[in-house]
Amino acid sequence: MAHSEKFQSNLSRIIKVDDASPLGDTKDFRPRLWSSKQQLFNLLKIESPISDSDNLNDYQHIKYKSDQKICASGDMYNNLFVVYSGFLKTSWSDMNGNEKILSFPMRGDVIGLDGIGRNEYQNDVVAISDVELIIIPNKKINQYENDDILLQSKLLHILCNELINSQKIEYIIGALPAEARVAKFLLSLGQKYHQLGFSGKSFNLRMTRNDIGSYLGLTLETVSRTLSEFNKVGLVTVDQKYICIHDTERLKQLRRITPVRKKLIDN
Amino acid sequence: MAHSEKFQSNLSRIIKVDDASPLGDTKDFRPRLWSSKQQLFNLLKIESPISDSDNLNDYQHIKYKSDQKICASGDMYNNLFVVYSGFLKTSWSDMNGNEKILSFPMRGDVIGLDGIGRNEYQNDVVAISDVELIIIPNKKINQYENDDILLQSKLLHILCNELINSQKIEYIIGALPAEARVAKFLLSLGQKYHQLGFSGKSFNLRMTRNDIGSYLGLTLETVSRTLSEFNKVGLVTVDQKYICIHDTERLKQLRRITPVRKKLIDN
DNA sequence: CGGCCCGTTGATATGACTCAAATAAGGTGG
DNA sequence: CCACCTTATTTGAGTCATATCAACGGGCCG
Repeated sequence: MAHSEKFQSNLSRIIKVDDASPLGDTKDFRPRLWSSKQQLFNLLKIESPISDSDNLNDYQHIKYKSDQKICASGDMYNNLFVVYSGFLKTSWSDMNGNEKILSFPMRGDVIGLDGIGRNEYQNDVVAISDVELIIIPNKKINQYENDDILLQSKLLHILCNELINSQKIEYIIGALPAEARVAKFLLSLGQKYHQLGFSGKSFNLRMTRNDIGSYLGLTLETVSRTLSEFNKVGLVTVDQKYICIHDTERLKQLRRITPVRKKLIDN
Repeated sequence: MAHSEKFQSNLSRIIKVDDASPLGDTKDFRPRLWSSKQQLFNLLKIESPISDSDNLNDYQHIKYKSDQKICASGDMYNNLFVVYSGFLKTSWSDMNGNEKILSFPMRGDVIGLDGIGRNEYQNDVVAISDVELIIIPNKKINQYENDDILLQSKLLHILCNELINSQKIEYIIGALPAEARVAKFLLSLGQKYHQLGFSGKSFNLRMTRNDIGSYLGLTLETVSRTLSEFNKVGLVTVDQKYICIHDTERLKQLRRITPVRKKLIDN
């Protein structure tokens, strides 16, 4: 109950900022920037050279401010988005409004794939920083010519990897204790930053403890305590949003820290 | 530890039956039956009429006995399979061999989608009854002509729905108490049977309590106790593998049964 | 018959949640 | 720039749900 109320207030805070969706009504939207197909393919790591060398700026960008909603469950599926910059969160809510955070997209990630199956988005997507997205109109994905086939194929691969990732998270949530869940979360975040060219060892968390908890199936208090524990034993330096990973290997192996109590009793 | 050992013994029991995979070496495999494209499309609920009316029996069937392995993590991705009859389970194992059950495919379900992303299957698939599968060679999915486009499009939709389903399970495992998890499991199984033309109210569980527990992030004891509770309060009749759902609505709403203790203390 | 799973049930331990309070950080308006 | 309000975070104490450990019965198969 209290849990549910927190989510509600959180939701209303987000909604008040901007509820107008620019999707499907592009003439009202004044674009800031465009990307060429080549730039888009680089971002998505599609390796093939562009065939027609038509380096027109075909792909429109769109900017959102922090806390703005990009799309909501039930909205009609018109576009996919590729994150050009900034950070977001995606979530799914059941009929009672209980929210579960599903992912934290960042540069290079694709948003909106959940809309494909039923032509309606199933998840909510909210910016947690100022963001810039590249729009891929879904009609692009239904064309069967030239580079569009590469795009389709890549999207299929991305979707497949998203499924595998979600299944790993099923395992993490279902089978691992709190310490291991938080450890895996920090490691995967670090890895993502690393792939973007950062160190991967030290970074800032862009999301709240509450969102991390929802993502990992824990309460915010447990997340906070676990991070404090990591900090205390020197695995990780934690200072509010700032994270610095000191011992990647131990974090990877970790299931539970200091299983000392039982041993003390045994002695 | 004990958990891990159980899975290990379970695994070895499965492996001993038949470890030879007929994939990629079709000339050694003596087919039992073939399906036409029309039959396959019916099974997958692809609605369009077949264009060329080539009702050749293009699609090979393959049979497995209970406990046989269909494919394993790391195997090369050559085929998708559509379940023609029987029941299976899919699972993912981490580097320490801890197994997490991911799904229980049955008639009409597609197996092997996890191989698309990296050209290697990521999950293990095992028959939990005698099964008959229809083979879709993955080269079919890379062709861009006629009905194959319909097939591709359908597979994209199926993959998308699998992702959404996995995310729902993330929520179920991460946020709901044991009673609600088991309730949702029974309901979703019932719904699947219903879609196949059965009542959906009464059916047999094909999987063990251990597998249900792994699927839901619970121990087998908790699953057993929860089912016994449901039986006791009359929500569901449970007799070993046999299930009969009496009150679908209460099962849907249920988060926890008999929250009586707190109230008694309050009075 | 004997061994092996599978399932049930009970007793106990414990990890994570709940509730609560205090502190810190961030944004807003005067 | 400061005061104020809101939200985020930390930490503690107590409780509860589920895991763990253990014993037993039943069905199946060699």
